[in-house]
Amino acid sequence: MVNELQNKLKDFSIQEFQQDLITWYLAEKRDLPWRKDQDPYKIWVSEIMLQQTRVDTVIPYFNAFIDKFPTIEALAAANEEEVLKAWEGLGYYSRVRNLHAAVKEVNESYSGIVPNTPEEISKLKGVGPYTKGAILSIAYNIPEPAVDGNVMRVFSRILSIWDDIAKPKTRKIFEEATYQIISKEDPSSFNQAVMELGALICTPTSPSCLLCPVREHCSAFKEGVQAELPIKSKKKKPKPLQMAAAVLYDQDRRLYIHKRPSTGLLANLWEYPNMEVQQEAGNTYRKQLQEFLLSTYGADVELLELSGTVEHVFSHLIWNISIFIGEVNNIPNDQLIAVTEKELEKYAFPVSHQKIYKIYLGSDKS
DNA sequence: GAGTCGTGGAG
DNA sequence: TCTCCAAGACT
Repeated sequence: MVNELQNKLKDFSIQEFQQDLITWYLAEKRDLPWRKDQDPYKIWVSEIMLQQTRVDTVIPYFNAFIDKFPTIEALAAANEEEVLKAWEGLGYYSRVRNLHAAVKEVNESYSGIVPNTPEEISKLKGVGPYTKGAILSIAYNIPEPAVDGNVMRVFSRILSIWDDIAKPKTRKIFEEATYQIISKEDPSSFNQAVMELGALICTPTSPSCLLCPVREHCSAFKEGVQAELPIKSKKKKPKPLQMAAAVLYDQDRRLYIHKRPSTGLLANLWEYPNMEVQQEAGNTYRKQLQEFLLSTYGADVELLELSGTVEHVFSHLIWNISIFIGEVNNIPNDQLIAVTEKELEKYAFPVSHQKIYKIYLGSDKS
């Protein structure tokens, strides 16, 4: 494997590639909020937010998050509820739970200074091989690879690497290549430049090779196979589940919500009580849900007929949720808490349950 | 290594 | 409408 890589790099002018790439980057880089300084904390937050998430989506979340938690100390001192609320709608919520825990760790064990060694930074929760390299290179200018999807796409084309980038072990090939090619003088600009190139020029479909600053160095462009790379195997389709959810209110117009478990899907977020229902004839979703609410929460309710449906698409699941509205006639157990409309603003909900609330607002409850 | 873990946008 | 995502990490 290493031999094969050395062979590819034999006729590759590393110095000229670095210069062409970094020169282009310094001239064309986007003005992004996490590029205003080199605060390791802000770099860290941005890298966590950017995992599997588009730049345009992250920008407003990043600005609001830094505004609310400007420093390590501020985030370390915050309670989990408001941190989760700041992440509401971003998805992959374990990211922020891990970030919060890791920031507390840095605050207590590293005097509030983000560590600058691969060994220490890798121990922090939520910091994997990519984020480790990104923080070390961007915040501390240390020549460590930061191999994400952009880097694998760009270098698969530059070096004509035909390994499947969907396979976890393939990342090591690109880390090894990056070690060889990365600029020792400006690793920060180099790593960001590769990702910027992947985002703006060397895109997944129809790359803009005629605008590419490093096309002279690109093996795939020379061979005319840039559209064939990278190789990426397909992932399986999400599995559909039929769900039913209830918006329960009482005489004071308070709503009854439930906190999800601290692990797994949508961990620690709040939701309207819901269940997976069986598609059996003779036992309606409404009936199944009503029995569930009584047995699980001790809630005595009479549900109205179907008020609407909400679809929630995850990476591996699809919830098809039927929405029912009803008034509670008693006091449920403490697995359900009653909140006013005003108090709802403090709790973080999945997007699907924000849609459920809107169906409640739009319904005629009388 | 394969499955788990969100969401909104683009083609 | 459907597919594929987008600066991955964890189990």
